[in-house]
Amino acid sequence: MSKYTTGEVARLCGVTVRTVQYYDTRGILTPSALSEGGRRLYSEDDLARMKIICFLRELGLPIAAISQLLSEDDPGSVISLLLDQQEQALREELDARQEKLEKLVSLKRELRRLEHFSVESIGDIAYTMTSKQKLRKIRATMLITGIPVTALQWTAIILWITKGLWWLFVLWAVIAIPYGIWISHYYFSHVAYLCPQCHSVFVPKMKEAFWARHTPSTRKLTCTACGHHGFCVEVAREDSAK
Amino acid sequence: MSKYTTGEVARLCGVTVRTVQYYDTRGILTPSALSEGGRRLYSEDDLARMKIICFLRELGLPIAAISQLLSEDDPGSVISLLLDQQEQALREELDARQEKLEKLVSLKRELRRLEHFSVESIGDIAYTMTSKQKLRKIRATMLITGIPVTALQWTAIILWITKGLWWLFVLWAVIAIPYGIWISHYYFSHVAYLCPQCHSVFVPKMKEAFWARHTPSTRKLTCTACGHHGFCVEVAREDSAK
DNA sequence: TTGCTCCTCACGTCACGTGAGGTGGC
DNA sequence: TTGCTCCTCACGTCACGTGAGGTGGC
Repeated sequence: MSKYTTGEVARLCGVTVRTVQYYDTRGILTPSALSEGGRRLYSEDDLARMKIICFLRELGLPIAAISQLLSEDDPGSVISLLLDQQEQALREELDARQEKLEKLVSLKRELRRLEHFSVESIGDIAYTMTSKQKLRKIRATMLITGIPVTALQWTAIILWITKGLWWLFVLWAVIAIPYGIWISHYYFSHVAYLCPQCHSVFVPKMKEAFWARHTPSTRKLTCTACGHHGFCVEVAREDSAK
Repeated sequence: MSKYTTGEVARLCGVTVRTVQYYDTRGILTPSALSEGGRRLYSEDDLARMKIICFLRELGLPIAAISQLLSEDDPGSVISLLLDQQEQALREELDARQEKLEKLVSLKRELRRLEHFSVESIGDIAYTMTSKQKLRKIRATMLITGIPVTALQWTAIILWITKGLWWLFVLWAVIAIPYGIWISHYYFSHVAYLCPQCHSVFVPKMKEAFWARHTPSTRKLTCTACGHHGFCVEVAREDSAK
């Protein structure tokens, strides 16, 4: 029966000598013999065991789990449980990395759009990124409540032109004006703006916000904190649950 | 200027008190004041800094990198480098998890096919899994060298039937017989078999292997190590580079 | 006064890696 | 004798978590 040294086992399994020694101290792979000088000597069976250990480690199983598996008389019952657990753990880790990566990529994208940025810009981007979902919800609410009003509007216009039916248009106007007031109020009471100058989040006067120039995600406002006037990024208001 | 306690900062940032204290010891977020009793007091700016730190930590950036970023006068130059590094690291981790997961899933699949298995079965499966690529290469070589011979065979048959051209078929036979001998020899000198009884890898006599019953991945052989007769799993020979 | 929060050690986690200083074995 | 390998401490890694024992602040 040929004997392998620590280094040989390490080489044959693609790990370091320290790992082989470590598995001995963990009691997971004890050499079947020691030389007179106290060196570890591994048998063919030890090598096979080490290969199994390395394979299971490549799946990410912790040493404690491997130890449990190898000491079990009937591994069948434990093994599938451990593998299922590990599969779930791996899937969760995968999802976590995926999420981190997506966040990182959007941060990079946002940073590229800024020609000049400071550390605070990262805070701003983080804020806008987390408020994005909330903002989407607010806009979705506006869109859904707006659909019947818009439908009525077009029906009224078409009927007025084709059939000369004018009173439906009047009805629309009667509904649309209070709806417009309500929706504007709803919107501006759920959003806030991030000043690119002082990086603070502020709530502008509704009158200013209503008439201000804007893009889909920014609006030209005067910051209530620092007085800076310029395009500010729209975010969901923190206390929008109120 | 309102002041936040450790617990408040923790709650507002979604971390534990220990984490906030830890960031202080790491010098990454020092409270701007201390109470008379020695308690940490964080300012509004401290909170903003903490939020940036937490965001960067959510991307998986190590504390050392964050520390570097925050202490930099001109973060622009460092930041994209660090983010690029982190992106690459995340992609590599993602690939690693993916690979682990694929290995794990194939292990589970193989184990389900065995009604009765021991710990050694895991070693066998690991062995067959790693030898799979090598085996594919061997089979691909056989397939590619076989293509011209097979093409010649069909051409010869068709021409014999349609034109009565018999000598091309004779030519095929003259080529095919030594080719068959060579390919068999090539094949059996590059594969070995895994005994399901004693889990050892053995090389059978070529004559036995040639005539034995087989499936795409197994062959009914007598193990040279334990004498067990039954279907053994085909694997690539370890010394196939020789 | 009573909870609640916060404080600082000090040690644990996980699978090794990294020296240091010494030695076996060819 | 000379490299090379291997040995055992002992400490480091990374971002915290977990008690323990004590205390501030309302």
